[in-house]
Amino acid sequence: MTERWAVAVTESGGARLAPLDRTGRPTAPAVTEPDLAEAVRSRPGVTRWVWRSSAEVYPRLLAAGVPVARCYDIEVAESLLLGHEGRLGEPRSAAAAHARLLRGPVPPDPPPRSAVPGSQSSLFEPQSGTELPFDALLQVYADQLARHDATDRPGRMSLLTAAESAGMLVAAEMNRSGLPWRADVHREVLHELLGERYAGGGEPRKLAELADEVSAAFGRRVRPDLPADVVKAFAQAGIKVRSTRRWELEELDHPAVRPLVQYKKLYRIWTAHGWSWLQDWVRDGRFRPEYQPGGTVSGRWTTNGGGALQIPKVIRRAVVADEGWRLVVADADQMEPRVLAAISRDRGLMEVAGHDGDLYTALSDRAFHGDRDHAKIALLGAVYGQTSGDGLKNLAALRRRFPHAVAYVDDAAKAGEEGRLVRTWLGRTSPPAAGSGDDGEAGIPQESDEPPPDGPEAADGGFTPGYASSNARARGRFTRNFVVQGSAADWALLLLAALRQSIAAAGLRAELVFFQHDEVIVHCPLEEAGTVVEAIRAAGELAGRTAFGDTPVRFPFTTAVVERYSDAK
DNA sequence: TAAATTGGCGCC
DNA sequence: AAAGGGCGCCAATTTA
Repeated sequence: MTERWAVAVTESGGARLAPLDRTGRPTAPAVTEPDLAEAVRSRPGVTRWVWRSSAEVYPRLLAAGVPVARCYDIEVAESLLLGHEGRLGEPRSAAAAHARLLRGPVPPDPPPRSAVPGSQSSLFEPQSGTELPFDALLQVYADQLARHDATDRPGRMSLLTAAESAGMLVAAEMNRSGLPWRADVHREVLHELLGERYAGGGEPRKLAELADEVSAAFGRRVRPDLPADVVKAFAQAGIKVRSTRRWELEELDHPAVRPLVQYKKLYRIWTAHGWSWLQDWVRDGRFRPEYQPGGTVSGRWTTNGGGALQIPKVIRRAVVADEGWRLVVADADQMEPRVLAAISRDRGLMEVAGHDGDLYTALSDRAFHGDRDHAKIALLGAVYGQTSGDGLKNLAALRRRFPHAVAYVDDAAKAGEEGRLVRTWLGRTSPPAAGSGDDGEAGIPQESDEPPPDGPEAADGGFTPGYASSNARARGRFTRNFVVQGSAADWALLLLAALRQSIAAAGLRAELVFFQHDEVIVHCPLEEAGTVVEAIRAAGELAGRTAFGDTPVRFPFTTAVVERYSDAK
């Protein structure tokens, strides 16, 4: 039923291929064919392609118009397995994995490629030192399958590898399609906000004016973009400020505050998403960031250049659908609390998350006398490890009503403080604490197969006792958040995988063009919009069942069909 | 002189 | 009302 083939790119751009059995061993001699894309195209029965690296292989296939349904990305798997084994810092290339198999010297990973704006070609170039003979690749693959089986949760770890591999496909496809971007609209926005640009690359007019206002308010020349200068200026005016963070400045009664805050806001847009960004990152009506699935330790994506995951709200006006097309913008509602309900299996929280309506309202009805804000702050405080303020005050109420949910994140925090590792639901693992005996054996105890212990799953990561407690607490906050944020990222990967499958299965012209943690944008012909909305809803529910099994927790979306991104919500 | 760190703020 | 988690980006400053 499932037919797996391994494929590798040859030096001449051809393909080396072999069919594999369930344990990863070839069931026929490998063959070499002259054209990679043709080799893949001519084998439509293959349900999963096993390759070293999607970044190496998949852009070539897409360029030739040969998408694939599924893949197994060996370097993605290596990274996830190393993480699970508590060896996250070790080289993760297939060549390194093979060297470890042979107990030979392990080559270091090549340094990360820096972003080259607008360059697609970089994706085609294999990184030197990572090539591997085909037989060696197959050995690594078979070994990896066994290592999945040796984890404490073989099913979920295999799912994680499959999901992250699917993420690599989605990323390559989105890199290729790009986000529709109207440079002319972007310029309009910049002109409205910042005024004219002056020749010579200096500040645009409105920034210069605001800087003058700041200086006038202080009675001397002050550079608003230099925190040290601003702190000094306030000191001379008799006001002590610890920093120039916005919320701190806004407490002050001083005429410089308003223009200063405004300057900082616009300055950021100018430097991070201004004219030079536009020049660098937008070509032919598309913004093409280079997505990196699993770019963060928690499994959230990053982008390599372009800042695609931090597009300021005001700039989103420039994201405009093509003529006759629409953007379906879908935002998962309160994703992290829903995920916490699913992973902690707290009965009360599952009940609250078992409806499509606003989760915080439901929460406040149950435990906060209808005060939605308090409910929200308490829950986020629990997930983020808030140490003071209202969140802490309301935490007690949360703990009373939802003891298992709070215990789940508390246990994760304790694990972190004690230097142990924590894992997401599918098994992505936190990095070892800095200075916790690094290299070599990590001595993770492996126990039974399958389902969850009651708390967050902690593994021994070589705790070094006698640590500075503020470090330990910071690490506790990190691991506390990690289990929720990371499990949410697990779910989001499955969502993407399900969505791209259903778009393909329905034969739509729709394209996934944007993904940001809990939000997707699909660009589609107007007449497909309804189908796409339904596909997203279904994919969210399927992702929930696939990740968490039989759970009452719902994963609804707020969806908008719009012509411009800024018109969503 | 180049690399690493810091402060600040955009997004989630 | 207060400032907890994850990032990327930019400019300035510090360190090697």
